[in-house]
Amino acid sequence: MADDIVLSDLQLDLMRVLWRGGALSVAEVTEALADRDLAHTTVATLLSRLEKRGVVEASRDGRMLVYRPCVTEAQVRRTMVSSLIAQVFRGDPKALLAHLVSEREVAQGDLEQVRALLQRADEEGKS
Amino acid sequence: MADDIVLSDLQLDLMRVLWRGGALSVAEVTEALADRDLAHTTVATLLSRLEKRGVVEASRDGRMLVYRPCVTEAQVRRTMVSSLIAQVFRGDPKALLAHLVSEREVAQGDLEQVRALLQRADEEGKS
DNA sequence: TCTCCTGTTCTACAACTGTAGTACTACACC
DNA sequence: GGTGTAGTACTACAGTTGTAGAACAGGAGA
Repeated sequence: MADDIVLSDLQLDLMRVLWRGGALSVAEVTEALADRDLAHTTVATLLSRLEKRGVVEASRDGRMLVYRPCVTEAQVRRTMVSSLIAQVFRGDPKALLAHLVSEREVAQGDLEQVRALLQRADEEGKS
Repeated sequence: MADDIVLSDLQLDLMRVLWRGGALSVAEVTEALADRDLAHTTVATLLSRLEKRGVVEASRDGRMLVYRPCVTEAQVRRTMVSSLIAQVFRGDPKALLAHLVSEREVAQGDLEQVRALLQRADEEGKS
């Protein structure tokens, strides 16, 4: 369930609140998104739509609904990045990498840094 | 005009046809997207919507409309990648890079390769 | 000049998203 | 037991996207 996890900006904001908070009531989510200035009912609608899509799950605490994420942030990142790569870079992740570099979004030093991190992680994995 | 150039999958397909073809009639675009099996009028609608957004521009050849892209593929790539980075990686391009590496979407060797390319480009730029 | 063909323009509709009001329900307090 | 309050559920509406039919217009051939 829920493998089309491409979320809109607002939906991601909701999810981030849940990822941070674990299991939250509608009121708590609304509170956490105070800067968005959304009506309580708006947040309730959004959450129930996400539930219908299987991205979050709801349970009851008395008459209150408590929502909990069903997908991890990493999972969503993965599908969203994959979807961008498929759409814009003909499915070639290296093309995205090349784009990042050629657009100077990441600098030479960043590459070194990531390479080092990766190497260290590999070595730790081995031992 | 048109700085919110985040395009849907289908819209990107349309644009790719125009980027390849330069200036094409509705019929030619429909033809090029034969695998999508869209009605002629569907393609016409899509193109006129893109025109309204300022992403393409139309001119007439007799009674025929000819569409030409107003934005480059690189421009669209840029805004779409930036928008993903903003949404999913809190605006930090390095986080996307790290994601690509940690998800093994790109391998160690790819990094080296890109690094080498970048270095060569830099050196050529200097001389 | 009349008609047919081709291509455009207009209109429509379903699904999804952002947004929120109204109606309903259940608990707590008096 | 009645009433207020808080929270959910339902309904609604505008904008975008995917999709396409119907209506219309202009050029070509009879």
